[in-house]
Amino acid sequence: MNALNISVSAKLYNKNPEETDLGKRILSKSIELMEEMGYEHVTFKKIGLAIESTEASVYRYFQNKHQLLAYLINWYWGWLEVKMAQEFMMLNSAEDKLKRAVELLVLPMDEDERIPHIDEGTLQRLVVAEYPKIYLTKEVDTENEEGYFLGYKRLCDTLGNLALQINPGYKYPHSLFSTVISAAQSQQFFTEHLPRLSDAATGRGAIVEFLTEMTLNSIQKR
Amino acid sequence: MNALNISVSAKLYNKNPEETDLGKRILSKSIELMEEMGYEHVTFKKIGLAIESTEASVYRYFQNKHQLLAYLINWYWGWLEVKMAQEFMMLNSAEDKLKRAVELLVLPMDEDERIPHIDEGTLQRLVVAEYPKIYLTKEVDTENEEGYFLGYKRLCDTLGNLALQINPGYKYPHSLFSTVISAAQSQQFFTEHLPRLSDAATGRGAIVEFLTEMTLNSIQKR
DNA sequence: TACTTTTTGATAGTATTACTATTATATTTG
DNA sequence: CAAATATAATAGTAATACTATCAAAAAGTA
Repeated sequence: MNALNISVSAKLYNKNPEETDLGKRILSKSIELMEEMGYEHVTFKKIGLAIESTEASVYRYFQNKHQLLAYLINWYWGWLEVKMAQEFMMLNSAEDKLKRAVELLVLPMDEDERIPHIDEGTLQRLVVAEYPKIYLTKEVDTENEEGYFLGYKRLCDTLGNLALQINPGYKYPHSLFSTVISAAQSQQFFTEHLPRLSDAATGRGAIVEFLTEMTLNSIQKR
Repeated sequence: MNALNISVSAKLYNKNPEETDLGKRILSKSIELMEEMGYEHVTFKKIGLAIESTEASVYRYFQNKHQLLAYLINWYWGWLEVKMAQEFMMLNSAEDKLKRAVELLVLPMDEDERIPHIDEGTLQRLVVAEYPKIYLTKEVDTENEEGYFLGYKRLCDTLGNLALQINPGYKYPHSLFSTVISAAQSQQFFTEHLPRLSDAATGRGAIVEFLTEMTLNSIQKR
Protein backbone atom coordinates (compact mmCIF):
# COMPACT_ATOMS: atom_id res chain seq x y z
CA MET A 1 0.00 0.00 0.00
CA ASN A 2 1.56 3.25 -1.17
CA ALA A 3 1.42 6.10 1.30
CA LEU A 4 2.26 8.29 -1.64
CA ASN A 5 1.22 8.44 -5.25
CA ILE A 6 2.78 10.70 -7.83
CA SER A 7 0.39 11.75 -10.56
CA VAL A 8 1.56 11.42 -14.13
CA SER A 9 -0.60 12.19 -17.16
CA ALA A 10 -2.40 9.10 -18.50
CA LYS A 11 -1.10 10.00 -21.97
CA LEU A 12 2.34 9.00 -20.75
CA TYR A 13 1.61 5.29 -20.76
CA ASN A 14 -0.43 2.62 -22.53
CA LYS A 15 -1.21 0.83 -19.32
CA ASN A 16 -0.47 2.28 -15.91
CA PRO A 17 2.79 0.75 -14.70
CA GLU A 18 2.06 1.68 -11.08
CA GLU A 19 -0.86 -0.74 -11.03
CA THR A 20 0.95 -4.01 -11.54
CA ASP A 21 4.00 -5.78 -10.35
CA LEU A 22 5.37 -6.15 -13.83
CA GLY A 23 4.81 -2.45 -14.43
CA LYS A 24 6.77 -1.52 -11.34
CA ARG A 25 9.59 -3.80 -12.39
CA ILE A 26 9.66 -2.05 -15.76
CA LEU A 27 10.01 1.31 -14.02
CA SER A 28 12.63 0.10 -11.65
CA LYS A 29 14.77 -1.67 -14.21
CA SER A 30 14.50 0.93 -16.93
CA ILE A 31 15.72 3.62 -14.54
CA GLU A 32 18.67 1.41 -13.73
CA LEU A 33 19.44 0.50 -17.33
CA MET A 34 19.07 3.99 -18.73
CA GLU A 35 21.22 5.53 -16.04
CA GLU A 36 23.82 2.86 -16.50
CA MET A 37 24.13 2.62 -20.24
CA GLY A 38 22.49 5.81 -21.41
CA TYR A 39 19.12 6.35 -23.06
CA GLU A 40 20.38 5.72 -26.62
CA HIS A 41 21.80 2.31 -25.80
CA VAL A 42 18.68 0.99 -24.08
CA THR A 43 16.18 -1.05 -26.08
CA PHE A 44 12.87 -2.58 -25.05
CA LYS A 45 14.45 -5.93 -25.75
CA LYS A 46 17.09 -5.25 -23.10
CA ILE A 47 14.48 -4.05 -20.65
CA GLY A 48 12.45 -7.19 -21.35
CA LEU A 49 15.46 -9.28 -20.52
CA ALA A 50 16.19 -7.32 -17.34
CA ILE A 51 12.66 -7.76 -16.00
CA GLU A 52 12.77 -11.44 -16.97
CA SER A 53 9.96 -11.00 -19.40
CA THR A 54 9.79 -9.97 -23.07
CA GLU A 55 9.97 -6.98 -25.35
CA ALA A 56 6.25 -7.32 -26.08
CA SER A 57 5.42 -6.94 -22.40
CA VAL A 58 7.22 -3.61 -22.22
CA TYR A 59 5.33 -2.41 -25.29
CA ARG A 60 2.10 -3.18 -23.50
CA TYR A 61 2.96 -0.51 -20.93
CA PHE A 62 4.72 2.09 -23.06
CA GLN A 63 4.39 2.98 -26.73
CA ASN A 64 8.10 3.52 -27.11
CA LYS A 65 11.31 4.43 -25.35
CA HIS A 66 10.66 8.13 -25.67
CA GLN A 67 7.35 7.85 -23.86
CA LEU A 68 8.97 5.77 -21.15
CA LEU A 69 11.64 8.43 -20.61
CA ALA A 70 9.01 11.15 -20.54
CA TYR A 71 7.09 9.16 -17.93
CA LEU A 72 10.13 8.77 -15.71
CA ILE A 73 11.12 12.41 -15.93
CA ASN A 74 7.60 13.62 -15.23
CA TRP A 75 7.44 11.28 -12.30
CA TYR A 76 10.64 12.84 -11.01
CA TRP A 77 9.40 16.43 -11.25
CA GLY A 78 6.13 15.41 -9.59
CA TRP A 79 7.97 13.69 -6.80
CA LEU A 80 10.32 16.67 -6.31
CA GLU A 81 7.35 18.93 -5.96
CA VAL A 82 5.83 16.73 -3.28
CA LYS A 83 9.15 16.69 -1.50
CA MET A 84 9.39 20.47 -1.68
CA ALA A 85 5.86 20.94 -0.40
CA GLN A 86 6.73 18.80 2.62
CA GLU A 87 9.87 20.74 3.41
CA PHE A 88 8.29 24.13 2.80
CA MET A 89 5.86 23.49 5.65
CA MET A 90 8.75 23.83 8.04
CA LEU A 91 9.93 27.12 6.57
CA ASN A 92 8.44 30.56 6.79
CA SER A 93 9.98 33.00 4.36
CA ALA A 94 9.75 32.65 0.61
CA GLU A 95 13.48 33.22 0.48
CA ASP A 96 14.20 30.25 2.72
CA LYS A 97 11.89 28.13 0.63
CA LEU A 98 13.69 29.09 -2.56
CA LYS A 99 17.03 28.33 -1.00
CA ARG A 100 15.81 24.92 0.06
CA ALA A 101 14.33 24.30 -3.39
CA VAL A 102 17.72 24.88 -4.99
CA GLU A 103 19.28 22.43 -2.57
CA LEU A 104 16.70 19.81 -3.39
CA LEU A 105 17.41 20.30 -7.09
CA VAL A 106 21.14 19.81 -6.66
CA LEU A 107 21.94 17.69 -3.62
CA PRO A 108 21.88 13.89 -3.89
CA MET A 109 18.60 12.28 -2.99
CA ASP A 110 17.97 9.54 -0.50
CA GLU A 111 15.69 6.66 -1.30
CA ASP A 112 12.08 7.37 -0.36
CA GLU A 113 11.00 4.25 1.45
CA ARG A 114 7.36 4.83 0.71
CA ILE A 115 8.13 4.01 -2.93
CA PRO A 116 10.32 0.94 -2.97
CA HIS A 117 10.21 0.32 -6.71
CA ILE A 118 11.85 3.64 -7.59
CA ASP A 119 15.36 4.55 -6.60
CA GLU A 120 15.20 8.33 -6.46
CA GLY A 121 18.96 8.82 -6.42
CA THR A 122 19.42 6.87 -9.64
CA LEU A 123 16.43 8.61 -11.17
CA GLN A 124 17.93 11.98 -10.29
CA ARG A 125 21.14 11.05 -12.12
CA LEU A 126 19.08 9.88 -15.07
CA VAL A 127 17.25 13.21 -15.18
CA VAL A 128 20.55 15.12 -15.07
CA ALA A 129 21.81 13.13 -18.04
CA GLU A 130 18.70 12.99 -20.21
CA TYR A 131 16.00 15.51 -19.39
CA PRO A 132 16.20 17.81 -22.46
CA LYS A 133 15.68 14.86 -24.77
CA ILE A 134 12.03 14.68 -23.95
CA TYR A 135 11.22 18.10 -25.39
CA LEU A 136 13.94 18.61 -28.01
CA THR A 137 12.04 16.81 -30.74
CA LYS A 138 9.87 17.73 -33.67
CA GLU A 139 6.93 16.16 -31.84
CA VAL A 140 7.11 18.65 -28.99
CA ASP A 141 3.89 20.49 -29.84
CA THR A 142 1.63 17.46 -30.00
CA GLU A 143 3.30 15.91 -26.97
CA ASN A 144 2.87 19.17 -25.11
CA GLU A 145 -0.87 18.98 -25.73
CA GLU A 146 -0.84 15.49 -24.27
CA GLY A 147 0.72 16.67 -21.04
CA TYR A 148 4.22 15.37 -21.58
CA PHE A 149 5.73 18.38 -19.83
CA LEU A 150 3.27 19.13 -17.06
CA GLY A 151 5.65 18.14 -14.29
CA TYR A 152 8.26 20.63 -15.38
CA LYS A 153 5.71 23.39 -15.90
CA ARG A 154 4.12 22.92 -12.50
CA LEU A 155 7.45 23.04 -10.76
CA CYS A 156 8.34 26.26 -12.59
CA ASP A 157 5.02 27.80 -11.58
CA THR A 158 5.45 26.85 -7.95
CA LEU A 159 8.92 28.37 -7.73
CA GLY A 160 7.91 31.38 -9.79
CA ASN A 161 5.15 32.13 -7.32
CA LEU A 162 7.62 32.12 -4.46
CA ALA A 163 9.67 34.67 -6.37
CA LEU A 164 6.62 36.85 -6.78
CA GLN A 165 6.09 36.75 -3.03
CA ILE A 166 9.51 38.31 -2.64
CA ASN A 167 9.07 40.81 -5.43
CA PRO A 168 5.59 41.02 -6.96
CA GLY A 169 6.96 43.22 -9.70
CA TYR A 170 9.50 40.71 -10.99
CA LYS A 171 8.86 40.29 -14.69
CA TYR A 172 10.45 36.94 -15.50
CA PRO A 173 9.48 34.30 -12.96
CA HIS A 174 8.90 31.53 -15.48
CA SER A 175 12.00 32.25 -17.49
CA LEU A 176 14.06 32.47 -14.33
CA PHE A 177 12.99 29.13 -12.94
CA SER A 178 13.06 27.21 -16.16
CA THR A 179 16.62 28.55 -16.35
CA VAL A 180 17.46 27.68 -12.75
CA ILE A 181 16.01 24.17 -12.90
CA SER A 182 17.79 23.51 -16.15
CA ALA A 183 21.05 24.99 -14.86
CA ALA A 184 20.78 22.84 -11.75
CA GLN A 185 20.86 19.79 -14.00
CA SER A 186 23.48 20.96 -16.46
CA GLN A 187 25.88 22.26 -13.82
CA GLN A 188 25.86 18.81 -12.23
CA PHE A 189 26.62 17.29 -15.61
CA PHE A 190 29.33 19.82 -16.45
CA THR A 191 31.02 19.48 -13.08
CA GLU A 192 31.43 15.80 -13.75
CA HIS A 193 32.13 15.74 -17.48
CA LEU A 194 33.01 19.20 -18.81
CA PRO A 195 34.54 20.99 -15.84
CA ARG A 196 35.64 23.98 -17.90
CA LEU A 197 31.96 24.88 -18.15
CA SER A 198 31.54 25.22 -14.42
CA ASP A 199 33.40 26.54 -11.37
CA ALA A 200 32.25 23.87 -9.03
CA ALA A 201 35.41 21.84 -8.60
CA THR A 202 34.61 21.98 -4.92
CA GLY A 203 31.42 20.04 -5.46
CA ARG A 204 27.71 20.46 -5.24
CA GLY A 205 27.86 23.06 -2.52
CA ALA A 206 29.35 25.47 -5.02
CA ILE A 207 26.55 24.77 -7.50
CA VAL A 208 23.98 25.49 -4.81
CA GLU A 209 25.72 28.74 -3.92
CA PHE A 210 26.03 29.84 -7.54
CA LEU A 211 22.36 29.15 -8.27
CA THR A 212 21.06 30.66 -5.04
CA GLU A 213 23.01 33.85 -5.61
CA MET A 214 21.87 34.07 -9.20
CA THR A 215 18.25 33.46 -8.25
CA LEU A 216 18.04 35.93 -5.39
CA ASN A 217 20.02 38.64 -7.20
CA SER A 218 17.68 38.35 -10.15
CA ILE A 219 14.50 38.62 -8.12
CA GLN A 220 15.48 41.33 -5.65
CA LYS A 221 14.10 44.83 -6.08
CA ARG A 222 16.94 47.32 -6.23
CA MET B 1 38.14 32.46 -51.84
CA ASN B 2 36.93 32.62 -48.25
CA ALA B 3 37.67 35.84 -46.44
CA LEU B 4 36.88 33.92 -43.30
CA ASN B 5 37.58 30.47 -42.00
CA ILE B 6 36.11 29.03 -38.84
CA SER B 7 38.36 26.53 -37.13
CA VAL B 8 36.84 23.22 -36.10
CA SER B 9 38.81 20.38 -34.52
CA ALA B 10 40.03 17.85 -37.11
CA LYS B 11 38.55 15.10 -34.94
CA LEU B 12 35.14 16.36 -35.97
CA TYR B 13 35.36 15.00 -39.51
CA ASN B 14 36.86 12.19 -41.56
CA LYS B 15 37.69 14.48 -44.44
CA ASN B 16 37.46 18.24 -44.21
CA PRO B 17 34.15 19.29 -45.75
CA GLU B 18 35.31 22.89 -46.20
CA GLU B 19 37.88 21.75 -48.77
CA THR B 20 35.62 20.42 -51.48
CA ASP B 21 32.47 21.34 -53.25
CA LEU B 22 30.75 18.13 -52.25
CA GLY B 23 31.77 18.75 -48.64
CA LYS B 24 30.22 22.19 -48.67
CA ARG B 25 27.05 20.82 -50.17
CA ILE B 26 26.92 18.28 -47.35
CA LEU B 27 27.17 21.06 -44.77
CA SER B 28 24.63 23.23 -46.48
CA LYS B 29 22.05 20.51 -47.04
CA SER B 30 22.43 18.82 -43.69
CA ILE B 31 21.79 22.11 -41.91
CA GLU B 32 18.66 22.52 -43.97
CA LEU B 33 17.46 18.96 -43.50
CA MET B 34 18.16 18.78 -39.78
CA GLU B 35 16.49 22.09 -39.08
CA GLU B 36 13.51 21.12 -41.18
CA MET B 37 12.84 17.58 -40.05
CA GLY B 38 14.80 17.36 -36.83
CA TYR B 39 18.03 15.54 -36.07
CA GLU B 40 16.38 12.20 -35.29
CA HIS B 41 14.61 11.98 -38.63
CA VAL B 42 17.65 12.73 -40.76
CA THR B 43 19.67 9.84 -42.17
CA PHE B 44 22.83 9.84 -44.28
CA LYS B 45 20.75 8.31 -47.02
CA LYS B 46 18.48 11.35 -47.07
CA ILE B 47 21.45 13.70 -47.04
CA GLY B 48 22.95 11.72 -49.92
CA LEU B 49 19.76 12.19 -51.86
CA ALA B 50 19.60 15.91 -51.06
CA ILE B 51 23.14 16.54 -52.29
CA GLU B 52 22.45 14.44 -55.38
CA SER B 53 25.07 11.93 -54.38
CA THR B 54 25.05 8.85 -52.17
CA GLU B 55 25.06 7.74 -48.57
CA ALA B 56 28.63 6.44 -48.98
CA SER B 57 29.86 9.90 -49.97
CA VAL B 58 28.54 11.41 -46.77
CA TYR B 59 30.27 8.70 -44.74
CA ARG B 60 33.56 9.71 -46.36
CA TYR B 61 33.26 13.11 -44.70
CA PHE B 62 31.67 12.21 -41.38
CA GLN B 63 31.77 9.04 -39.34
CA ASN B 64 28.15 9.35 -38.34
CA LYS B 65 25.27 11.72 -37.79
CA HIS B 66 26.37 12.57 -34.29
CA GLN B 67 29.77 13.73 -35.50
CA LEU B 68 28.15 15.78 -38.22
CA LEU B 69 25.90 17.53 -35.70
CA ALA B 70 28.88 18.16 -33.42
CA TYR B 71 30.74 19.67 -36.37
CA LEU B 72 27.89 22.02 -37.22
CA ILE B 73 27.37 23.16 -33.65
CA ASN B 74 31.07 23.75 -33.10
CA TRP B 75 31.20 25.69 -36.31
CA TYR B 76 28.35 27.83 -35.01
CA TRP B 77 30.03 28.65 -31.70
CA GLY B 78 33.27 29.41 -33.53
CA TRP B 79 31.49 31.69 -35.92
CA LEU B 80 29.62 33.46 -33.10
CA GLU B 81 32.89 34.15 -31.39
CA VAL B 82 34.34 35.70 -34.52
CA LYS B 83 31.21 37.80 -34.86
CA MET B 84 31.47 38.91 -31.26
CA ALA B 85 35.16 39.80 -31.61
CA GLN B 86 34.28 42.01 -34.56
CA GLU B 87 31.52 43.80 -32.75
CA PHE B 88 33.45 44.18 -29.52
CA MET B 89 36.04 46.29 -31.33
CA MET B 90 33.46 49.03 -31.59
CA LEU B 91 32.58 48.91 -27.90
CA ASN B 92 34.55 50.08 -24.90
CA SER B 93 33.12 48.82 -21.65
CA ALA B 94 32.97 45.18 -20.69
CA GLU B 95 29.35 45.74 -19.76
CA ASP B 96 28.45 46.94 -23.24
CA LYS B 97 30.25 43.96 -24.70
CA LEU B 98 28.30 41.54 -22.52
CA LYS B 99 25.05 43.21 -23.46
CA ARG B 100 25.90 42.88 -27.12
CA ALA B 101 26.95 39.26 -26.62
CA VAL B 102 23.54 38.42 -25.23
CA GLU B 103 21.88 40.07 -28.21
CA LEU B 104 24.01 38.06 -30.61
CA LEU B 105 23.03 34.88 -28.79
CA VAL B 106 19.33 35.61 -29.05
CA LEU B 107 18.54 37.84 -32.01
CA PRO B 108 18.05 36.31 -35.45
CA MET B 109 21.18 36.16 -37.58
CA ASP B 110 21.63 37.50 -41.06
CA GLU B 111 23.43 35.47 -43.67
CA ASP B 112 27.18 36.12 -43.67
CA GLU B 113 28.00 36.64 -47.33
CA ARG B 114 31.60 35.64 -46.87
CA ILE B 115 30.41 32.08 -46.28
CA PRO B 116 27.82 31.30 -48.93
CA HIS B 117 27.51 27.58 -48.22
CA ILE B 118 26.26 28.11 -44.68
CA ASP B 119 22.99 29.80 -43.83
CA GLU B 120 23.68 31.15 -40.37
CA GLY B 121 20.02 31.86 -39.59
CA THR B 122 19.01 28.27 -40.24
CA LEU B 123 22.06 27.03 -38.36
CA GLN B 124 21.10 29.18 -35.38
CA ARG B 125 17.66 27.59 -35.31
CA LEU B 126 19.27 24.17 -35.57
CA VAL B 127 21.50 24.94 -32.59
CA VAL B 128 18.52 26.12 -30.54
CA ALA B 129 16.72 22.86 -31.25
CA GLU B 130 19.57 20.37 -30.91
CA TYR B 131 22.66 21.64 -29.10
CA PRO B 132 22.49 19.57 -25.87
CA LYS B 133 22.38 16.36 -27.85
CA ILE B 134 26.06 16.57 -28.65
CA TYR B 135 27.16 16.27 -25.03
CA LEU B 136 24.31 14.36 -23.40
CA THR B 137 25.67 10.95 -24.30
CA LYS B 138 27.66 8.23 -22.61
CA GLU B 139 30.54 9.01 -24.99
CA VAL B 140 30.94 12.54 -23.65
CA ASP B 141 34.28 11.94 -21.94
CA THR B 142 36.11 10.47 -24.92
CA GLU B 143 34.55 12.99 -27.27
CA ASN B 144 35.57 15.76 -24.92
CA GLU B 145 39.18 14.63 -25.23
CA GLU B 146 38.82 14.82 -29.00
CA GLY B 147 37.75 18.44 -28.87
CA TYR B 148 34.06 17.96 -29.59
CA PHE B 149 33.13 20.80 -27.23
CA LEU B 150 35.92 23.30 -27.72
CA GLY B 151 33.70 25.87 -29.39
CA TYR B 152 31.33 26.05 -26.44
CA LYS B 153 34.17 26.12 -23.93
CA ARG B 154 36.00 28.94 -25.70
CA LEU B 155 32.88 31.05 -25.88
CA CYS B 156 32.27 30.53 -22.16
CA ASP B 157 35.84 31.55 -21.39
CA THR B 158 35.63 34.68 -23.49
CA LEU B 159 32.43 35.86 -21.84
CA GLY B 160 33.64 34.80 -18.41
CA ASN B 161 36.70 36.99 -18.83
CA LEU B 162 34.53 39.98 -19.61
CA ALA B 163 32.65 39.33 -16.38
CA LEU B 164 35.93 39.26 -14.49
CA GLN B 165 36.79 42.67 -15.94
CA ILE B 166 33.65 44.02 -14.29
CA ASN B 167 34.16 42.20 -11.02
CA PRO B 168 37.48 40.37 -10.63
CA GLY B 169 36.17 38.74 -7.49
CA TYR B 170 33.21 37.03 -9.14
CA LYS B 171 33.42 33.37 -8.29
CA TYR B 172 31.33 31.69 -10.98
CA PRO B 173 32.18 33.05 -14.43
CA HIS B 174 32.14 29.67 -16.19
CA SER B 175 28.99 28.46 -14.52
CA LEU B 176 27.29 31.76 -15.23
CA PHE B 177 28.04 31.80 -18.93
CA SER B 178 27.41 28.15 -19.58
CA THR B 179 24.06 28.90 -17.94
CA VAL B 180 23.45 32.08 -19.93
CA ILE B 181 24.39 30.57 -23.29
CA SER B 182 22.26 27.56 -22.60
CA ALA B 183 19.36 29.70 -21.37
CA ALA B 184 19.63 31.84 -24.49
CA GLN B 185 18.93 28.71 -26.53
CA SER B 186 16.27 27.18 -24.33
CA GLN B 187 14.33 30.39 -23.83
CA GLN B 188 14.03 30.71 -27.59
CA PHE B 189 12.77 27.16 -27.76
CA PHE B 190 10.34 27.58 -24.85
CA THR B 191 8.95 30.85 -26.19
CA GLU B 192 7.99 29.03 -29.35
CA HIS B 193 6.94 25.63 -28.03
CA LEU B 194 6.42 25.67 -24.27
CA PRO B 195 5.42 29.25 -23.48
CA ARG B 196 4.52 28.49 -19.88
CA LEU B 197 8.25 28.06 -19.29
CA SER B 198 9.07 31.61 -20.32
CA ASP B 199 7.69 35.13 -19.98
CA ALA B 200 8.69 36.26 -23.39
CA ALA B 201 5.34 36.40 -25.13
CA THR B 202 6.51 39.79 -26.38
CA GLY B 203 9.33 38.19 -28.30
CA ARG B 204 13.08 38.04 -28.33
CA GLY B 205 13.53 41.47 -26.83
CA ALA B 206 12.14 40.15 -23.56
CA ILE B 207 14.58 37.23 -23.62
CA VAL B 208 17.46 39.63 -24.13
CA GLU B 209 16.27 41.78 -21.25
CA PHE B 210 15.78 38.82 -18.94
CA LEU B 211 19.23 37.41 -19.66
CA THR B 212 21.01 40.75 -19.52
CA GLU B 213 19.48 41.57 -16.15
CA MET B 214 20.28 38.13 -14.80
CA THR B 215 23.85 38.33 -16.03
CA LEU B 216 24.65 41.81 -14.75
CA ASN B 217 22.90 41.29 -11.42
CA SER B 218 24.89 38.12 -10.88
CA ILE B 219 28.26 39.69 -11.62
CA GLN B 220 27.88 43.02 -9.87
CA LYS B 221 29.65 43.63 -6.60
CA ARG B 222 27.16 44.74 -4.00
C1' DT C 1 -16.42 -24.64 -8.46
C1' DA C 2 -16.63 -23.39 -13.36
C1' DC C 3 -16.42 -19.72 -16.66
C1' DT C 4 -14.75 -15.49 -18.63
C1' DT C 5 -11.70 -11.96 -19.17
C1' DT C 6 -7.32 -10.11 -18.79
C1' DT C 7 -2.43 -10.43 -18.56
C1' DT C 8 1.68 -12.44 -19.79
C1' DG C 9 5.24 -15.30 -22.41
C1' DA C 10 7.06 -17.12 -26.54
C1' DT C 11 7.86 -16.57 -31.02
C1' DA C 12 7.84 -14.74 -35.73
C1' DG C 13 8.06 -11.28 -39.00
C1' DT C 14 8.79 -6.50 -41.33
C1' DA C 15 10.65 -2.05 -42.54
C1' DT C 16 14.19 0.98 -41.51
C1' DT C 17 18.61 2.28 -39.94
C1' DA C 18 23.48 2.51 -39.50
C1' DC C 19 26.82 1.10 -41.14
C1' DT C 20 30.90 -1.73 -44.29
C1' DA C 21 32.63 -3.34 -48.56
C1' DT C 22 33.40 -3.55 -53.52
C1' DT C 23 34.05 -1.96 -57.94
C1' DA C 24 33.80 1.02 -61.87
C1' DT C 25 34.10 5.61 -63.38
C1' DA C 26 35.34 10.38 -63.09
C1' DT C 27 38.45 13.93 -61.80
C1' DT C 28 42.60 15.91 -60.25
C1' DT C 29 47.54 16.15 -59.84
C1' DG C 30 52.44 15.41 -61.05
C1' DC D 1 49.95 10.98 -70.31
C1' DA D 2 50.16 8.08 -66.07
C1' DA D 3 49.08 7.71 -61.31
C1' DA D 4 46.55 8.82 -57.53
C1' DT D 5 42.43 10.17 -55.54
C1' DA D 6 37.45 11.15 -55.23
C1' DT D 7 32.99 9.84 -56.31
C1' DA D 8 28.81 7.04 -57.83
C1' DA D 9 26.37 2.88 -57.82
C1' DT D 10 25.28 -1.02 -55.69
C1' DA D 11 25.11 -4.85 -52.42
C1' DG D 12 25.05 -6.71 -48.07
C1' DT D 13 24.78 -7.20 -42.73
C1' DA D 14 23.45 -6.67 -37.96
C1' DA D 15 20.61 -4.23 -35.03
C1' DT D 16 16.52 -1.62 -34.05
C1' DA D 17 11.78 -0.45 -33.53
C1' DC D 18 8.13 -1.99 -33.96
C1' DT D 19 3.44 -5.28 -35.12
C1' DA D 20 1.05 -9.57 -34.94
C1' DT D 21 -0.33 -14.07 -33.34
C1' DC D 22 -1.41 -17.51 -30.13
C1' DA D 23 -1.22 -20.32 -26.11
C1' DA D 24 -0.59 -20.50 -21.15
C1' DA D 25 -1.29 -18.42 -16.75
C1' DA D 26 -3.60 -15.57 -13.56
C1' DA D 27 -7.32 -12.99 -11.86
C1' DG D 28 -12.04 -11.71 -11.36
C1' DT D 29 -16.94 -13.18 -11.39
C1' DA D 30 -21.34 -15.99 -11.07
